[in-house]
Amino acid sequence: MRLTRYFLPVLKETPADAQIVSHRLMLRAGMIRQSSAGIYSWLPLGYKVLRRIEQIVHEEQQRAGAIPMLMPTIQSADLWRETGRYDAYGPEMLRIEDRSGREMLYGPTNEDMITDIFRAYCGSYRDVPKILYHIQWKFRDEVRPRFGVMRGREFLMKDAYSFDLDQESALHSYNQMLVAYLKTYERMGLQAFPMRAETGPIGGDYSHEFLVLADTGESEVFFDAKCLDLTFGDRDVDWDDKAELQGVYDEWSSMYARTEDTHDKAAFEAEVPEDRRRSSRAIEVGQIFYFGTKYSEPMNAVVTTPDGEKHPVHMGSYGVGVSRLVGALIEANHDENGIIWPEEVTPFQVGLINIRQGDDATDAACADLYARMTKAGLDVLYDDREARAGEKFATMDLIGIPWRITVGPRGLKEGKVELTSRRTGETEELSPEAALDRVKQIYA
RNA sequence: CGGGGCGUAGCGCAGCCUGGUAGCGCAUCUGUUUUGGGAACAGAGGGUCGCAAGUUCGAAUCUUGCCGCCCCGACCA
Repeated sequence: MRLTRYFLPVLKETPADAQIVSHRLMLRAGMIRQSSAGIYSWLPLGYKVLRRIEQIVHEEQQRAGAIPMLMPTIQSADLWRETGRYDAYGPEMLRIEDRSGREMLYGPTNEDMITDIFRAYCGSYRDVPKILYHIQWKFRDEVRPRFGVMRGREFLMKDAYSFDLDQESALHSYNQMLVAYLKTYERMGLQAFPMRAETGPIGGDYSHEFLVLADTGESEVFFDAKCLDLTFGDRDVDWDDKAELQGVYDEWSSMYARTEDTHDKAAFEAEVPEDRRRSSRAIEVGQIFYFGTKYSEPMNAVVTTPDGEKHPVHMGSYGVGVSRLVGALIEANHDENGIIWPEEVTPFQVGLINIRQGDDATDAACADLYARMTKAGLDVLYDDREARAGEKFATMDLIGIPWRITVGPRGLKEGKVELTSRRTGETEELSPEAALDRVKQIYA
């Protein structure tokens, strides 16, 4: 993409309303525009990041065996009456009437609807286990939206729902999602730790929240410092192997890690040696629940067992805050000059800076390199503005492109361009060909 | 929803106390000179001063009501 043809409204000054760094940087980098409290337009750059995160979530969900689908944002109140949640949910739920006066709502979550879908088609033990998911916009009329997309009223969420014959099988589904989440967050370069959590209004009795440590987080967490050493890495799991997944679960849940809601000071001090006790602020980026038959019972979502009995299915739900992750990623990856995207989610893979726009040789070298990078399948942002070098560097730093190739007449005399890492600032002088190869290798 | 604050050009702000018909910086546009880390000069465009009512000869400024937004707290992906 040539910058002169793109839509990238970067701001030099910080909008006064933005309090936390991710919100400020998202506004300054032209990623979002506030439309009203807690509701944002995703401008092209922000939308690109959002889609990349979404893509990773899709891939890891499907790798774990979850099946993608899409449910509507608008739901009928009737379904919610069946579970009693229409009255229970409170003013957080946006209630709407259609032209005939039917009561509708903008979905804050989808347990009721997915249970309705499941019960309509699945009645046999042969139909389970199943995990269905979608990535869809939700609306929760928060008392106090804040922090940009970190606590919006409208937000994009991946929500998965599992259906199993019994609790044992359901807990395997739970473990599948837990492992999928470990992989998902790690792929984004985020260290998110599952911590024992309250179940909240969605209900149930088995739940973990995934938290990313950050000073601006809204939760307080308490954990054993050894948690920080755990990584999932590239290990290959057999998703059907219950013992193996249980092993992963045990590995992650064996150490003390809790949110303030479930924190138990006595247990913390008993289980964790003093020098390893940590507390921190953290951002919740996902939550998984097992809630048994909470919805299947009132909604009569039953399956027939091999011996002819009917049992309500055991369910779980599994959320990832996709839009919130954009903010969380920035909280975790920035410096005083702007965002520093991890390669996995960056909106553009490499920036190309023409340091002397209008100089024939430089223009030609840039055009050539741009064409070759694009042909190689790289997503390039070519800053071809007639601007000073400093402004181009500052823009590229602000929007956080992890790698940058700088082309100028001085280097070209020696046949060199510069390849710079946004994260380390390290710069190498290379031939254009070598720079291209390096970038290809980075993203291979 | 309780407490606090703010609405003046795309963004950041001054002007309000003490009423006299709107200004600064950045951004934008034009021109010239520049160009290796956010350029300089000259010129230009852009505002129903959140909305409504009131007081007044006259309201961005004073009064009342409403709306919107932000922050702190109680709640949540």
